[in-house]
Amino acid sequence: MPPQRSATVAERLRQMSGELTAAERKLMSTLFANYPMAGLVSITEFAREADVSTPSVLRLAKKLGFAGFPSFQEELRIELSAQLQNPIAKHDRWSAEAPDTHILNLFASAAMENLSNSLKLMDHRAFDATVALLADHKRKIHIGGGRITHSIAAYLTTHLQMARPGVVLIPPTQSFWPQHLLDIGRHDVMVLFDIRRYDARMLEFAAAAKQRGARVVLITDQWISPIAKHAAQCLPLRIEAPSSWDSNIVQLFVAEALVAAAVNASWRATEARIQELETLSDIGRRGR
Amino acid sequence: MPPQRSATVAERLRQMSGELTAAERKLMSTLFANYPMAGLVSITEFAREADVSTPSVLRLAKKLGFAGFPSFQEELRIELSAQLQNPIAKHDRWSAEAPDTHILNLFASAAMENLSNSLKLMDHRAFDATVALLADHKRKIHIGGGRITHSIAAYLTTHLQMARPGVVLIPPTQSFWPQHLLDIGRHDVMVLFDIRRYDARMLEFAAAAKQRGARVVLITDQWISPIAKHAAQCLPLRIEAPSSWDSNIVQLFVAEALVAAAVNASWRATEARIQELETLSDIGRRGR
DNA sequence: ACTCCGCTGTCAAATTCGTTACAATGCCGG
DNA sequence: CCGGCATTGTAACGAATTTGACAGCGGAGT
Repeated sequence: MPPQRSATVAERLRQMSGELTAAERKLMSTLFANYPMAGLVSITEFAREADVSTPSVLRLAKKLGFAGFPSFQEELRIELSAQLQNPIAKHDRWSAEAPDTHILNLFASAAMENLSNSLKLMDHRAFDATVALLADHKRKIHIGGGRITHSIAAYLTTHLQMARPGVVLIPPTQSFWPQHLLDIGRHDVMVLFDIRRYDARMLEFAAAAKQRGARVVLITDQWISPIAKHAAQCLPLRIEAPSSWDSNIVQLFVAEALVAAAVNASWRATEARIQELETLSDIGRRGR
Repeated sequence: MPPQRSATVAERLRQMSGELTAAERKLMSTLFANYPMAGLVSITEFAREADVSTPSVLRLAKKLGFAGFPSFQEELRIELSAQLQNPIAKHDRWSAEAPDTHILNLFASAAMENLSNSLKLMDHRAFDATVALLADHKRKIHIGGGRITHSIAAYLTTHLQMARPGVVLIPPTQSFWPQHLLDIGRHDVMVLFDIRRYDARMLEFAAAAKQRGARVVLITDQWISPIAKHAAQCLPLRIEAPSSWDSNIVQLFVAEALVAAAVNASWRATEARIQELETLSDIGRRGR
């Protein structure tokens, strides 16, 4: 086990630099020349790179307090991992008075992680392509979700309806779906939310819509709904939560981002509509 | 040799995501969860991490055009190396290939800031008190929202209904509200979402509910809806977004956190209910 | 000059890893 | 209901890695 838990490999190396032998110093400078990547290759390559023998590498690792070369390498990986992930992490104690284990803090960490991981998992070109579809006012948009995600679909619908015409929410009651299909035509867009416990009927529904010439956009989880097979665009997201159920925060995030981007993309056409909505909304409302 | 020299492993993966099998998608999401570090371990560990077999990893590597796992790994190392050497760029871990000004990145920053600020703004004792109300199965719960927030209210309702009995969604149509008031009695709880462009009728509605002895919980924005006057608990949140409209991500966050906390607080009573729901859900469903 | 001591490389054993072949599984179409 | 295809896991093999043992080398002290 490492001598000091907190010290990084680099720090430990510098600390011991006085007691290192010639071969070990060669290794050290090789490692620092490209830290820590140089240490993430096989012991053979690392040795050759530093122009020493493999056992010398092993001896250095043991001198630093590791059980063997693999342990040494794992430590390097952990350090690098932390360095890569870090920027967001290490949240400066929000909900300050509550303990870290308070559900609010747990949930916040999970939400941030989901968001960050989703952005990595998602293809921004797929996002952009979806925006282009939604910003095309000549296409009709059908939005739907499953039992859980229907609310998210409704949210997206509400906002998209403010931004453009021809947006409808697919009803939650599946027995209405066949008749809804009648209204789906060529060049229409169908946005579907489907997360695990994937809905078998929604799969059929998506297939039927594709059959009729509609473009299917799928917003799903990291395990990816089978609807992906029929989807023109697929946006996979992370949905883990410290709860009995999955989190749909990132779904909502994507919904909002899609609307904002679609509004931007067709601002000229949208601007007037939004202002008109303002005027109409003022009628019969009081308050701030 | 890789099919396209310029494409990164991440890009190639996303490009092929439609043609990936279930096991391969598991690997993909594992890799993206900690990209590219997750792929720099032994094939055995990587497979175990993704919960697939080692040959599946190999198959994915070959599908991406590599000769074998080591080639795949070397490519990852090269990418990472380049990324580390590059001083300015690419330290934005998310949507790394897209520019910082991409709407996804802007929205993500805003969302994280909203979340963080909301947690600072919110009194966690108010949160805990709300949880206590929601976890009390003797009380009936009425949940409602305005034009925009109704979807959030619906989401909260859906989840809370899975966790406990006596949860109803207040209909979006305001003309139904008077008759809904009839069902609100002493000791009931009314959870209301109200963000700016505060709804004047909802204010009256809340006042009437309080009159009838209900406890009102208000989830609002940083400017705080006037309903606060009638509320037993008030949870103010940040809702700013780089968009024409406000963001409701934090509202959804609070909704999910409330459900998770309420489930925890009355686990004994909830557990059986959730399991029963599982059983009932299984009827008439096929697939994962 | 000789000896001792520590450092270093060579070599081979043991382990782990990557890979291939094959069998079990699940899903679709007839 | 059954047969074929695609997908996945198991098992075994060969290759590469890691590690320990040993011997050669060079410098310091006597």
